[in-house]
Amino acid sequence: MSSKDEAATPTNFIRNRILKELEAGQYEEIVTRFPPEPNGYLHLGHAKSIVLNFSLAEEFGGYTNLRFDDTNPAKEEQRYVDAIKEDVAWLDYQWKNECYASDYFETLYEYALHLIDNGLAYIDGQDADAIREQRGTLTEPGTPSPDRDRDPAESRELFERMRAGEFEDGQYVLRARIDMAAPNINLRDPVIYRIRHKAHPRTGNDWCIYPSYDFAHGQSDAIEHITHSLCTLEFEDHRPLYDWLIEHLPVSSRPYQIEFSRLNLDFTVLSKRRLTRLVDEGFVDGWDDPRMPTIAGIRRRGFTPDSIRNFCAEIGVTKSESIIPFGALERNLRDDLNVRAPRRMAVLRPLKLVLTNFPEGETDWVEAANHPQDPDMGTRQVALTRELYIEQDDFMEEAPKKFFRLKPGGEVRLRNAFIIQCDEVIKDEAGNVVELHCTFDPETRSGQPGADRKVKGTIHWVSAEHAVKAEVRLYDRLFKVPHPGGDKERDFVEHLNPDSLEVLDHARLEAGVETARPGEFYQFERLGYFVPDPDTTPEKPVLNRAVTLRDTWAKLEKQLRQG
RNA sequence: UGGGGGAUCGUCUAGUGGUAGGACUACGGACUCUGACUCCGUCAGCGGGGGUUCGAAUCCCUCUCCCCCAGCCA
Repeated sequence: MSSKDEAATPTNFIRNRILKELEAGQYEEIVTRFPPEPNGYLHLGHAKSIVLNFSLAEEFGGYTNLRFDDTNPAKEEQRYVDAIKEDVAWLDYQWKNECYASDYFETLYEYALHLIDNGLAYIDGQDADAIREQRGTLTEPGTPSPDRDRDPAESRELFERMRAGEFEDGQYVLRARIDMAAPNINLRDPVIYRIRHKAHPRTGNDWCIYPSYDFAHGQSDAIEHITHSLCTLEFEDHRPLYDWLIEHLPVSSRPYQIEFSRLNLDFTVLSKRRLTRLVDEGFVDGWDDPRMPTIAGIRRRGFTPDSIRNFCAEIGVTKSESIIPFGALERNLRDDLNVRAPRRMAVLRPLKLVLTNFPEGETDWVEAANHPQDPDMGTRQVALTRELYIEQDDFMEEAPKKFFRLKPGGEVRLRNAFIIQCDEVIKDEAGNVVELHCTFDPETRSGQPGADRKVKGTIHWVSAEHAVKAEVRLYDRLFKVPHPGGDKERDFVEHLNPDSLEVLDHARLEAGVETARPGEFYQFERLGYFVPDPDTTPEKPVLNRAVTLRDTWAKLEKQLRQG
C-alpha cells in the first residue's frame, strides 16, 4: 500500500484496538450496532456513529444491526422509526438485522428474575423522591433503602405482580443491588425496571413494566452477539454497570462498550432535546427544514450521502471533545458536487440588460459545456436574445479597481457567448439602476476563431424571453454565535439567526431546470450548488441553495470595506 | 472539594523513548470564458513546572484548565 493510500484510510483508536484483537485471534468477526432511540430524527452526530459502526464492521467482514432502543413508550413513536430507517438507508448503509430492544422484553424480564433470585436485585416501594434523597451526592455516599434486604422470594412475587399490572406507575421499581457507597453514582442501586401503564408502539399493551436503558442496552448487545458496542463519552461511567450486568447475567456473549466523543458543529446545535424544541416551538419548519442539522434537513438542503460519509471519515474518531467548523461539511459537499453537478446558468437577483445591436425577436443558440473538466457530460444550447438578465451584483456604477465585472463603459464576457460593453445605465426616479444598455462584439462568440480576446471578467446571464421564473431559497447559519448551546446565561434560541432563510421570488433559471426533481443537483455557475426542493413544480420551480461556491471576491470585498 | 474522561499548528488529527507528520483554514503565487476547480508555495503546534534518560508529545511527579455523572431519560 502506498503512503497515499494509507492517508486515504484514516485510522482511529477503536479501529486500532480491533486490529490488535483480530491479530490476537480474539474474534472471528466484528459485529456492531447502531442503536437510536426512536424519539426524534437522526442528525449529523448520529451520522458520525453510523459511519463508524458500519465502516468498521464492513472493513472487517462483519455486519451491523440497526437496533431501536425502544424502552420508553412515553417518548417513542413509529414515525421516528420510519424516518430513522429512511435516513440510514439514504446514507447507503445496509443493516443486517432490524432489531428492537422491545423484541427482548421477555428475555430481559427473565434476566431480571435471575438477578432477584440471586439477591442481586430487589423491589423498592419508595417513591422517586425518596430514592433520590437516599442516592447521596457527588461527595457523600448514599444510604440503603429500607427495602434493600427484602427477601428475594418476596421481590420475585412483587415483580411478577408488577408485570401483571397490579400496581400503579411509580408504586414500585426494581433496583440492582450493587453498592450504595460506590463513588460512581450509577452503581448506587440503579433502577432497572419501572412501571409505565402506557401503550408501546410495538408491544402495545403486552407490558406495563419497562427496562431502563442500562438494563436493556448491554443485554441487547449480548443477545445480538455484538462484539463492540460503541457509544458516546457520557456513557463512560455507565460502563462499570454495563459490565456488572453482563457478568452477573447468563448472557450468551460478551460485548464491550467503547466510548468516543460526540460530534459538535459550530453555529448549530446537535442535541435531540434542542432540535426537538426548534421543531415543537416553530423556530424551524419541521425536522426536515433545510436549516436543520438533521439528516432529513441536510438531505432536503441538497447534501449528498457521499459528502456526509467523507466528512465523517475526515473528522476522525477520538475521545477528545472537539467542535468542527460547519464549513468543513460544506467543503465536502462542494468537493463531491463539483465533480458530479452539471453546470447551468441562473440569475438570482435579475437586472435587465439590453443588447442594443442585437436584432429584435431573434434567438442565437450558443453552445455551453455541461462541465468544464468533464467533456463526457456533453454540451447544451442556450438561448441568447436581445434582452437578458444578469446578476445585480455583477454591475457596479462606481466600481473599485479590483472589480472585474460590468461597469459603465467597461467590458465583460457573457459566459459561453460574447464580450459586451456597457454603454448606458438607465435609472428610475429614485436613482436605482433598472436597466443596462450594452453592445456585443460579434467577433468574440465563444468557440469561434478569434474569440479569445481576453477580458478580466466573465458573468452569467439568462435570456429574458427564455428563462423560467423560480423561487430560490438561500440558507445561512441557523445561529449567530459559534456555540449556541454553550451559553449558560441565555437560552440557546435567543441566538437564532433571524436571517437564516432568504427567499428570492424573482430568480430566473436557464430553461430546462424547471423540470428537475429533488435529488438532482446543479451548479449554477458562479453562484453555488442548487437542488429542487420537494415543494417544486414545473409551473413554479423551487430551488434550494445547498452551498455557495467558494467566493474569493466576497472575501476581498469584505477586506476592502473594512480597510 | 467523590468518581469518570480529556488537553498536540487557528481547526481536526497522526505520532506510546529516537528529526512532531497529514488534512482543512489562512496567506502568497500560477492557471482560468465560473473571482469556481486544479496546481505550486508559505505560515503555524506538544497546557505549565519539575524529574528520569545520551535522547521525552510519549515514562514519573506536580500544577492548571475543560467535559460528564446525583432521571423511575437515553
